[in-house]
Amino acid sequence: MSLDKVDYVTEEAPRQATIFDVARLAGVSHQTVSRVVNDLPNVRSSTRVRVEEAIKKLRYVPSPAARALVTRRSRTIGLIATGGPEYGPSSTVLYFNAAARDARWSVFTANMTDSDPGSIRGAVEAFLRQNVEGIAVISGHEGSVDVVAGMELTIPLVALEATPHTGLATVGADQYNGARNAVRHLIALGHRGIAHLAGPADSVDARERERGWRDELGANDLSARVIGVGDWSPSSGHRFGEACDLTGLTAIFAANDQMSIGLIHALNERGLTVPHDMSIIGFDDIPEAAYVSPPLTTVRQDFETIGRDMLSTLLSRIDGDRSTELPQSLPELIERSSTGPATNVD
Amino acid sequence: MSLDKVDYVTEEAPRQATIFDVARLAGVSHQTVSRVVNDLPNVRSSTRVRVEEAIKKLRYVPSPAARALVTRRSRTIGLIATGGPEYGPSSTVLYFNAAARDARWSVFTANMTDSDPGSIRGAVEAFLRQNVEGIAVISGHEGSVDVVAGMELTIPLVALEATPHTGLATVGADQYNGARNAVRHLIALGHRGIAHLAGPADSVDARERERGWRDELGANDLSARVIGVGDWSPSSGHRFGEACDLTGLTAIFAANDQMSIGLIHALNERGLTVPHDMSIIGFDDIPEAAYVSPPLTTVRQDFETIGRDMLSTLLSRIDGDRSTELPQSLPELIERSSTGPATNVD
DNA sequence: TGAAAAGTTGTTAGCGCTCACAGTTTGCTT
DNA sequence: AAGCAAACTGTGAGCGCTAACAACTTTTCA
Repeated sequence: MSLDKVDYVTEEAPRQATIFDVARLAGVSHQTVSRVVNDLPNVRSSTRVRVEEAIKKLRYVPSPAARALVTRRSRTIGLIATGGPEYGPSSTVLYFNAAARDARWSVFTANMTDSDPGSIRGAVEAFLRQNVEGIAVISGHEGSVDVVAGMELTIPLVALEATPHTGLATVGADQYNGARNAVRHLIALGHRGIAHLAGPADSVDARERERGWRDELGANDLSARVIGVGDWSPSSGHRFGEACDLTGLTAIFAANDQMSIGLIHALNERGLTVPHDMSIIGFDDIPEAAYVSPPLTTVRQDFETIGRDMLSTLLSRIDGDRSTELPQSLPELIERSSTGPATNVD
Repeated sequence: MSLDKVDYVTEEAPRQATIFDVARLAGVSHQTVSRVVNDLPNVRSSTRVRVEEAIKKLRYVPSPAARALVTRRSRTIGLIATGGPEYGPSSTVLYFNAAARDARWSVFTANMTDSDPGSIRGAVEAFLRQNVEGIAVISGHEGSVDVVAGMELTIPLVALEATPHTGLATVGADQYNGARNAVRHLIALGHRGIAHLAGPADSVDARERERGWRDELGANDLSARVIGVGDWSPSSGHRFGEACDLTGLTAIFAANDQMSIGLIHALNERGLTVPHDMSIIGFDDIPEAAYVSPPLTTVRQDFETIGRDMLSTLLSRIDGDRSTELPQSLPELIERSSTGPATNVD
């Protein structure tokens, strides 16, 4: 079925060279070729050179399938990503993949818009069948990580947006302190009524940001009020911005930039201006943040670093290094014009 | 008091069952098991049942490595994605992957931020070594597709944002007519001086949008002026918005939403309001578009459909179907408030 | 100088599967 | 009841590679 009618035109593709072809050309045994290919010691350098020339001449490349069959290793990892195309997760996925490429590892990506346990388990099983040596999970939903962790895999697992699972490797920015910094900034500006527009309840990041906000307020004897629980989207920010009670408030910390944008828009529709009537601070620093009106004060996460850290953590675990030291970066406060001094509350 | 045969508390990782284990348990030959597994005919149904039971009992799953080694097929495809985490491409990647999962195909993703020929060729070679049966390219850079197409692969190739290469399967929205619709909308509103903020020169989509803009202007005897060539980012939109000459202009068609946002911001800084002083129209309909100020009139692309179409096109080519019919959708004009009636030009 | 040690190369046996074909049973015809 | 085709099932040979170890060289040093 792979033979189609154009085949008589194309020259018969010369069969990929095998290790035996190289061996014959170099006048050595296939095992010596294998040694050269795998960079093992105890090969005379003159022999090595001859083999390398033969390899180049025949354009030999080892067959991963054959190798995987015998070694049960594949130099391949599986990546599970749930959710839609939000900026944060998709950037992380992208840089994770890019880092894997740099390290000459292959990655199977399983994207799914939903994150029900069955799909996730199915993805993991498919990965296992493919002999992946490690699995990464980039998911906004806490449950996803739990499902994979609950499968008691024998291969390493690393997750973004981690729950404090014991024994689970997690990588990510310090959401908690990032949020505290954001709120601290607002307090320094004189704000006292600082509400929160939360992210989805099943997101660890969302919960950590909320916890940071709440703790910082608590440390300053200020009371906390959540004006809504959104789903990260601008439209959810807008929805809560339209409906919420603003009395006593001079600032709102939104769980991400996209919701901030929706929120500001709704506030404008209610006749309020930002930051004069209400200061708004977001989280993530998406590329648009600096160019909306007003430019968004926010907390920047470095998704490239996170993605690359996830990969390196996973690879070191695959190498057997179970050290618990996990990279965690501190997000940086970016001050723009959506926050300003508190004006008197009416 | 002997326990059930199934041993749940094995210390040693119990070696994965092979086709021979199943054969022994079912009292048949390994070949018969293979027939059952591959759903081949000529197996007595009673035998089939016995084998299936053995498979279930032993939790047998076929080894893709062994299978790939002998069949040279892998039920795996390779996806090359270049560029950064822009909304359009990353959405397409995501939905492509999701569709592949639904079809029970595995996909290797190679992300790279740059797109130099060497990296791309390297990625393709890695894919070939893994016996992928098809390759998809999602890249803003025209060159990327050319590189892959130039490798004269024997496996099918499908690309997003296509050049009119003969023999190359391409999927995507009709950028040209989408752009014409956008400009037509502006003309209907009374605009006569309609400039373009172009996307990067090496992007086919960018060129198609520009061509659509230019042709629609030409069809109405209006003159065309490009105020800048950006890189899709809000910051590039802002940069050109700051510097450009606006005389004689009442509207600008930007090549994407993100640049529109930067552009509008720059215009505001120059003391102009949108749409009163200048109508702006974007392209893509990113989630933020409806919530910036003013909400962006734009041309919506359905990235989910595009991603899924790419996958199905690729799979049908893998199946040997070389039909040239390629899915192409017409982007939809979304009218919001960044466009309005033309006011008198000064 | 000679033997052990170290360095180098070759041989054999699979990894788990499919393919080609050989062998066996069953069903149907006459 | 014989005979033959069709339906089933089994056997053996690889796919391309690495692991284990055997065999052969060269070096080292008493």
